[in-house]
Order: sequence, then C-alpha cells, then structure tokens
Amino acid sequence: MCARRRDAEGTAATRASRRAELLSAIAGVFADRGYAATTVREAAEAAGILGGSLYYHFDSKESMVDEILSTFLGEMWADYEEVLSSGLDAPQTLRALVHSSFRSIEKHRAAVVIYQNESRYLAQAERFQYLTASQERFERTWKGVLEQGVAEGAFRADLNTGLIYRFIRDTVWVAATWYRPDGKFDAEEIARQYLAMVLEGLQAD
Amino acid sequence: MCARRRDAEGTAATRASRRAELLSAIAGVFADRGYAATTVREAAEAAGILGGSLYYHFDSKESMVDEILSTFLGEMWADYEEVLSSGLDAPQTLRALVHSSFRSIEKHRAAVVIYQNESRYLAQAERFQYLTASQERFERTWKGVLEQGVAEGAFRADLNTGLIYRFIRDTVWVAATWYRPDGKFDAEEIARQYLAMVLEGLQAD
DNA sequence: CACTTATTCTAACAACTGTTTGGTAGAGTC
DNA sequence: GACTCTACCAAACAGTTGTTAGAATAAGTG
Repeated sequence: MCARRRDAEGTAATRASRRAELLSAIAGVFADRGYAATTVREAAEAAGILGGSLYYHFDSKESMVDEILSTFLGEMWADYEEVLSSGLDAPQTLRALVHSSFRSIEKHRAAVVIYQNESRYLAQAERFQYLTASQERFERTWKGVLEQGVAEGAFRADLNTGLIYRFIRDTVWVAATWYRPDGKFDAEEIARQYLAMVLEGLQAD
Repeated sequence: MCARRRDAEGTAATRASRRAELLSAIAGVFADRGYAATTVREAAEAAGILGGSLYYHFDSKESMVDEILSTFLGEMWADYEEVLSSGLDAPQTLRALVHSSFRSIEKHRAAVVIYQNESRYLAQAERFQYLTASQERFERTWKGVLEQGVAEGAFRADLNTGLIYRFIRDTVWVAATWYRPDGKFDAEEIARQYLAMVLEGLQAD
C-alpha cells in the first residue's frame, strides 16, 4: 500500500507537471491571439500535440483558461496578502504592491494578458464569477491603501481615490502587454520608474 | 443632371448615415463581447436586423471593424494634429494631448475599447497595417513631447521616456474600458486628475 | 513474455461560423 | 399602374468549431 501510494503520488505529480507544461504553451497562444480567436487545434499545436489530445487532460477549452487564470490569481493574491499583513505604512504598502504586481507580470505574463483582455467577456459566465470577485477585492485593497495614505497625510487629499485606483490598476496590468523578459528593463526597474512617476510626478522641481 | 446629382447625393448621404447607425450598434457589441467572440448574427441583432442583411451594407465582418477603427483613428489624429501644430511648449502639449485623448474616449468609447483589445490580433492581417503605423506614430509623438520637455528642463531627466510613454499611453486608452458617460466624472475632470497625478505626483508636499 | 496503464492519434459528430443567393415589401418615378 | 430601386428577410452554402469515441503507441510491471 505504501508502494501503491507512492506510485499514485508519482503519477499524480507527473500528471500535474504535464498539465502545467501544456497550460504554459496554451496560455501563450491565448495571450497572443486572444482566447476566442484561438482554436483548440491551434492551442494544441503550440503544445506539440493534436487538438483532440488536449481533452485527455482538460474537460473543455473553458477549463483551460479557467485553470490558467485561477492559478495566476491564486499566486498573485498570496503575494498581495504577504505585503498587506506586514504592517507597513501606506506609501510603503503602495510601493510593495506595485513591485509585487510587476513581479507577477514577469512570472505570469501570458496569464495577465489573458486576464486583462478576456476577463470582461469571460466574467459573463457563472463559472468565472471569481474574476469579478477578484476585481472587487482588488478595488477594495487599492482604494484602502490610497485612503489610508490620505488619512496619514502621506498622499495628497485633492485627488479622487477611485480614479487614482483605476489609473494605477490599469497601468500596472496593461504593462503585461508590452513587457518582454529579455527587454531593457526588468520588473524591479519598471516598478521603480513607475513609482517615481506616480509618487513624485513628472515635473522637474 | 442637376436633379440627378442631388438625388445621388441624397441617397449617398442617407446611406452613409445608415452605415454610421449600424456601425455604432455593431461597435458596441464588438467592444462588449470582443470582436472574435461576436458573431455576425449577434452584431446584426444589436442593430435590429438579421445577420445576412449586414452584407448589403458591408463586404465582410472584417470591413466592419475596419471602418470602426479607421474612422476613430482618423478623427483622433486630426485632433492630435491640431494640438501639435499650435506651437505649445512641452507641458502644455502634454496637457492638451491628454485632454484630447480623454475627449476621444468620451466620443468613441466603443472604438477605443476595440482598438485596445483587438488591435494586436488584427494587426497580423495586412489590411490592418495602419494600426501598427498608428501605434508607431503614437510612440514618436509622445516620446517627442516627453523628450522635448526634458530638454526644456520642464520634465525630470532621470526617467526613461520610453517607459513613461508606455505608462501614459496605457492609462489613457485603457480608461475607455471603465469610463461611463453617465458616471460621476466627465472627460475633462478625468484628464485634470490624471494630469495632476502624473505631473505633480501623488505624494503630499 | 503477457498485461496494464498513460498518453496520443485518427476520424468523425453536430453545431455554428461568415457569407451568398434569390426573393419581397415598400417608397418613389414615369 | 407598370417599373425601379433600396433595404431587408429567408434559406441555404461550405468551412470551421469544440468535442467525443475508439484505435494505436509506448512505457513500465509482474
């Protein structure tokens, strides 16, 4: 039984790693051509197998995006939680969240692009309600930090936190569409420059 | 012949206005559900007619997006040109461009959303090369303003203009996805708050 | 070796896609 | 009233879509 369990765990592990391998290829195509515009056959070809073979690993095309997005969001929120629970003040929290976001983009570029482009369309389905939930949680989190910063006197009070939240959210996530891991800047440098602009402003003193 | 020409102009005019009417409805659906995910039948239904009837007005589904996007880009660049040719200094030009952009969003919301979501996918086709061209022109324009501002000593010199350009471009256009004409803020107010953040920074003095 | 299991392929399916064709109601013209 | 033109509908087209079922392959396992 001990041997059998080890086997079961072994196959479960290789199976999971194969899924991850496939999903990585699939996510790339979904990100590049769009989820709806990509056929199952194209997605499979990017993974080196034929269309029908994907259905040995996944129930449906929908469950492929589902797994891509929920995996990404799970990891992202884990990182966010770590920042939020470490008792920083508002400006430090904002800095840490921005850095964490750009690091997420570096790690899950394709997933972020898909999230960015397709979530409004996908969220119509009940299955993807967690996308809406994540969106709301995102808004609460960021607006909370901004409002706390205003209350602390660290952020200016004459700007609407709802608008600023949207500006920040958009710029950060949309960066996934142009970020290239082999580009001139890494995630940390992009985060630094972005924070310099948003916090200190573009204007020369 | 004079009467015949007046007739021809009359029907051409009503025909053009009907096209515009249809395109407005179609653009709304394309923006909401995505171009690839929207069927011709759905697009037609939003316009109150049947799928096949759209082909009396348009050659193909592709030519519908084509007309939506090229009309929008044409108007947008006309507005941009007006700003760029009026001899303002860099900060004033940046302010004017941002205002002009948010006004574009107010007027062509659906088109901007489509441009934002689908242009990378569409640009693969030769027919949509002008999307890539517009993108490049956009980059030249904005980077030019930023570099001029640095040269004038109006903008800080320690930030990379390529990155800042991307941040600004993204935030401005992505706003189309959440902007609602009946919302709390109009385009001018959104532009003001955005400029305050980007130019002066979030930090309290 | 025979046997099992995991993974892929082959080939088909029904539904749906963009598009075309021929017809038709109605408004305007002679 | 016959004719024409515009704008639409109804019905079909060929190709593509996501998905499935069964056969084939390969890699262990005893």
